[in-house]
Amino acid sequence: MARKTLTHPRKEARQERSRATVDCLVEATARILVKEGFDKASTNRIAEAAGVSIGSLYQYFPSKEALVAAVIDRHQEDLMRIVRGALAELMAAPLEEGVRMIAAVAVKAHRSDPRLHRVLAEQIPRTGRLAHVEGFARENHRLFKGYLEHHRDELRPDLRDTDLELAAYMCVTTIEALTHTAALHRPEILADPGAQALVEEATRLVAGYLLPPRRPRRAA
Amino acid sequence: MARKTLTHPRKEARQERSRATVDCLVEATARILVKEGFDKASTNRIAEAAGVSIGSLYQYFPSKEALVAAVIDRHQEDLMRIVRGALAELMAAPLEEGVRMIAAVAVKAHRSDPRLHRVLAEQIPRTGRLAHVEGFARENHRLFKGYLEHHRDELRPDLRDTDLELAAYMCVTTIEALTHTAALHRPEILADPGAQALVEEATRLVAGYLLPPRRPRRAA
DNA sequence: TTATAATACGAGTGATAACTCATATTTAGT
DNA sequence: ACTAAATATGAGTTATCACTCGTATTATAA
Repeated sequence: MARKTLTHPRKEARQERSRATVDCLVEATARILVKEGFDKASTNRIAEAAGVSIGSLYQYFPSKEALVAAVIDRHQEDLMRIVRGALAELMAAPLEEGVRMIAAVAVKAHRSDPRLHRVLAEQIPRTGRLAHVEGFARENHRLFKGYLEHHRDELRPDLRDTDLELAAYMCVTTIEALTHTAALHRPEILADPGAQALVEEATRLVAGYLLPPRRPRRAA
Repeated sequence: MARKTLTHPRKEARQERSRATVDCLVEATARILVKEGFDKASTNRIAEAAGVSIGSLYQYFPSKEALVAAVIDRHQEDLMRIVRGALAELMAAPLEEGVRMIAAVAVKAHRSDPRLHRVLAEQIPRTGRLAHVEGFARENHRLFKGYLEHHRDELRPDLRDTDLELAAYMCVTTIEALTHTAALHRPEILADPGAQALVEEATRLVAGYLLPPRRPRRAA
């Protein structure tokens, strides 16, 4: 039984061979989590699926939680790479366009491996990775707040002079939630025709919140 | 080990005494979940905390999951009672006012017992209660869609003739997510001064999405 | 009162799964 | 080729926990 549930690797893998072992283990953990769920994912089972002995597993991971945490971290890093890249690219885009691109990125991220995403979302609290994942969420807020600050003059007037903390929270949380909820409970919304609509609606929702009100266009 | 993980009561409690026993068990389960987390909540531990023998526990609950499911159901029913009541009351209110009241209800619901709410949210997938809880979410959408339909003429023009399914999803999900996320990761936002601001911003966000654009008022 | 049903009890059982350790194999450096 | 360090192995240990079952107590009703 875990006495303390460490989640950091017990030992650094130094040689090529052992790095491969570690990779196999993380890989197998992800596969089993997706295919059989957390409860069936015993350490013995994972080791077997990885083609690695249980002893080797414990050379590198002090607990089952550590394995799951490794999967979570890898997944998060993947996502954050995408997000950072997108935000850097889009810094110059005007507000509405920027919001649309962010919504599109969120949708894309949730579409890539929804089942893994789902299992991990469920297991994050258990693995003590909550703080870590929250860190990414905060980075998201920070990045987006930066984007907003960069476009202050496009904002609706009463937002221009305020701290944009809350506004950023609203936008990022909303977009995240709309895609996340769709991925977990409404897969049809993320499926092919619906995804475009979701991006458009999310854009309208958030852009409408940020931009100054515009008079409706007269019919031609 | 559970062979099938039933989640319905094994036996109906008929006498007053046994109904009390069942209540104690559900109560104790909630307490332990909050104070010690799911993993520490063994059936033996729950029985002990309830002052009930392990044998009696298994008279009424066929598994640990069944206990947690009972807690979830009770909590959900509590919430839904509030939501249904609010929506019935507010059916006549104009859109913006209605949205504000719904946001206020969501905040209120998440403030009542955030720790229980959090643990349950984390444990729902494990207990096979997902479908059940999703049922409530869909009822929420349906109720709100009904409200929207009742106020079609206040909506922005291009929404007036559409099916309001997606619009309802957007609104309900957004409000839910903003409060839920705040409860889990940003308790300061739900704390006393912040909560009002959250309601106002959520209202602006959602109402802005639903209502026709309005020209900004000229300064007096 | 007495018979019967409902409820409560809790030591014990069986299965599981996290984790260890003594031993074997492979690699790297000289 | 030789040696030491790194890596790999897997049967076995230990602990926990969900769950059962034979028995005791309390309520109902005749």
